Amino acid sequence: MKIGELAAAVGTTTKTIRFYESIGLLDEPARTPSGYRDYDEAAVERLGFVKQAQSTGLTLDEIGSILEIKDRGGRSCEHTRDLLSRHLDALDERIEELHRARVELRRMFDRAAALDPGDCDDPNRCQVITETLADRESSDQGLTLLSTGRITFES
Amino acid sequence: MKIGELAAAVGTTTKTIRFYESIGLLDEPARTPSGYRDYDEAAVERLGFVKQAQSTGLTLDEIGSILEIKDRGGRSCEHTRDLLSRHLDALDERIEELHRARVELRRMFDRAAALDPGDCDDPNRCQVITETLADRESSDQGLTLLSTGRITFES
DNA sequence: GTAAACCTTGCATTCGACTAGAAGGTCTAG
DNA sequence: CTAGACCTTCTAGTCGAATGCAAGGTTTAC
Repeated sequence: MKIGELAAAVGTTTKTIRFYESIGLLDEPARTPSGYRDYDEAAVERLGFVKQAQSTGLTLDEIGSILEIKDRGGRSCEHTRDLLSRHLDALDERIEELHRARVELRRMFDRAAALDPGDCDDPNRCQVITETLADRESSDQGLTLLSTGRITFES
Repeated sequence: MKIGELAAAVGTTTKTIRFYESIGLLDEPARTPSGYRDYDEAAVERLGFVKQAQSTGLTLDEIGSILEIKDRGGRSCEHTRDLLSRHLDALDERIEELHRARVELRRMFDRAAALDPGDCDDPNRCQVITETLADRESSDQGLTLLSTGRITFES
C-alpha cells in the first residue's frame, strides 16, 4: 500500500509518516519500481501502536525505545514495564495538577460571573484580578506547588 | 526593588521577567539612575497574577488579554468571563482525555507486568505490543477519538 | 494527451515559553 | 582596589511534533 493509503488507514498524514521514518520510528519500507514507498500490514499495526501509545502521553522518543526492544526480539520487557510505570505516575500527577488548576480557574470564573457589570467600570481595577490576588495572598497555600512550574506534560 | 529581588519574590528568573516585558505582558518599569529596572509592589502582584493564571493553563497571550482589560480600566469583564468559561471547558475536556489515556496506559502496564519474563524471549514480538494491538483491533472503539489528535492543551 | 491526484526530495518554519551566551556596566564587602 | 554578584543589551537556540513549500516525477481516468 502507498503512503497515502497508510496515512488514511491510521488517520494521519503522509508528512507525518515520512517524519516518523526520518527519526527512525518507522523502518524504511519497500519501494515500488518508481520509487514510491510500499507498505505492508505490519506498518499499519506499528503506526497504530505509535498513535495509541502517543495518545497516552508517551513521547515519540519513549515509544521509539519500546519499539526498539520489540525490534531486537523482545528481551527485557522490564524496560517497558518501567517506562510504563513511570508514565503512569507522571500521568496521575498531571491529572492531579489539572484538578487543582480547575478549582482555581473555577474560583476565578465564579468571581467574574458574580460581579455586576456596573461594578466593573472603576478605572484601574478589574475585580476579577484584584480579588483573585487578594484571595491568594490572604488564604491557602494550596497553589504554591502549582504556581512554581510550567504546565507541560514533561515538567 | 531590582529585577532579581522581584524574581525571587515570585519564584521566577530575571530572564523570564525581561521576556515578559518584551512581549508586552509587563510594563516597562522605572529605572534607577544607573539603568537598572526598579519595580514596585504592583509588579509583584501583576507577576503573581500571571503565574497564577498560567498555572490554570491560560497561555501568556490569554493572560495578556485579561491584563489589557485591566489596564484599560476594567470595562467589559465579559471578555474575561468568556475567556475563563471557554478555558474551563477546555480544561474539563483535557482532564477527561487524560483519564481515558490513563485507562489505556494502565491496560498496557498490566499486560507488561503480568507477563513472565520467560515468555519474553520469543524473537520478533514483544507481548506488550502485540497484545495491545490485538486488543485494540478486536474490541472497543473507545479510543478512536483519542488516537486522532495530539495531546496538547490547545488541541 | 492531458489534467488531477498522487508521489518524491530537501529545507525552512511553526508553536509557546523560555533559556543560553556574549560582552559589557555597576554595586558591595572586605 | 578588587572579586564577585548583580545588572544591561543583543542575538540565537531549545524542546516536541509536526507542517509548509518548492520543484519536480508518476499514475490513473477520461
